[in-house]
Amino acid sequence: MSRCVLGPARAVGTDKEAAMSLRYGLLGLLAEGPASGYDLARRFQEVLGRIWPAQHPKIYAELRRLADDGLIEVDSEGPRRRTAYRITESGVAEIRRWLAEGDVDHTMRLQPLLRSLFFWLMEPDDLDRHLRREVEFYSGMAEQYSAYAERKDRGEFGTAPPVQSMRVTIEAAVRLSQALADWARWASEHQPPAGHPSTE
Amino acid sequence: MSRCVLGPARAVGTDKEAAMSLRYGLLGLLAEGPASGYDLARRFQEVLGRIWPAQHPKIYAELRRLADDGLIEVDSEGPRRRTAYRITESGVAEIRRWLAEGDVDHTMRLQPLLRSLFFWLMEPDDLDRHLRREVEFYSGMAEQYSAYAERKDRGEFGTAPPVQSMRVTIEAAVRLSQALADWARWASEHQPPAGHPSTE
DNA sequence: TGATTACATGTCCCTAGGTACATGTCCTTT
DNA sequence: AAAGGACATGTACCTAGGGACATGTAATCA
Repeated sequence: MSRCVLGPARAVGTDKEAAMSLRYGLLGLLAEGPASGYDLARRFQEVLGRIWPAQHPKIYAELRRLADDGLIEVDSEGPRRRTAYRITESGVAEIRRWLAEGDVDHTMRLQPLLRSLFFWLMEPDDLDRHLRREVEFYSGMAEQYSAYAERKDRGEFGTAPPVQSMRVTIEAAVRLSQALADWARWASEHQPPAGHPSTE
Repeated sequence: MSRCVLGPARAVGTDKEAAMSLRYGLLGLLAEGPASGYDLARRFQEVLGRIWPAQHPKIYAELRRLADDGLIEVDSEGPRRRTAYRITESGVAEIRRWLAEGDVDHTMRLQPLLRSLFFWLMEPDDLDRHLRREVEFYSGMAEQYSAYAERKDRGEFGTAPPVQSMRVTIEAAVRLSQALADWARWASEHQPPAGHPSTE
């Protein structure tokens, strides 16, 4: 995980492990029940669309690789050129292993962070607009999750496993989004006072 | 921003804009005052180290590119082979423009999300360990920011501009981390009840 | 029945980012 | 004065991911 960061080389073994996020993302969704590439792309889009774009080319490619590795297998060659995959036992074992395994990589993308980091460089009006949008964004995310939970409850996603715990997951997501929205709201109420350094 | 996501092509112009995060990150830090590549790598590491690894090869490369574009210039060819850069006026204008500009790309990395998304697949023990670590992680982040704020107050980072608003920025970061830690704590107290689907 | 549109899967290329490894410089210690 | 290490900057490569573009299939509708 992230070598090459300051200072002389520390003794470490090449990891190769970790990452492969998409691979495990697909595996996890398939653990809920069989689905086709298109289904998966849609599910990703619905649940994570705002924070993670599902790119179908990658999804189809990864599905084939997963099948080659025997972690998933063809469930049905439905009509309309729609191939559904089903997770295999070794697939379930693999994702369990991955979930249990070591550390989470908390690396984030820089771009969203920078706006917050550079509050002090922004014109008050821009900052205001920015924070208002953040509030909207995260509130919207909370709603999106709630909506998904409802659809799930109505059984719209077919033969999912007993979803008691899935509910908790989604409630957690809703709460997280709300926390973020609250934060943005706080920030917008505590904007730095005028007198920020201008271009001089 | 994220094309290639489901459905037929929507009419959009190639962006080219956006991204370039590192570029603007460096520009923003240089707006606080002159610094060398090494300084910048250290600053990144100290403030964002836990969530964004500063990679010096990229930093040095980007600095040269910024200099070529006239957004920064050499401040002093200090001893010890230490070249400090200073932001130019067009540099300040550029980062202001970028900050004011349109939408933030909220794309995140998948890996950290997946663990939360797949709560329901985890063995209770693993989930417990995982959430405990999350709490530690975000609490640690909050402390890291506070520490940075203190050092900043003691003027350890040289000739920063009047830092009134910078303080607010850091307080915001601390609060954000705390919100995340709170969330993780909540989640660990509301773990899904036993009976999760086993391998069958 | 021909056109249009949503569904479904794919190829290909490019860039940002991650990492190993090379190198030079100055200070401290023996 | 030789040696070890923190400081400082770089080269080179490789992979994951982002996005343009191609293609085929079924349903709808004018």
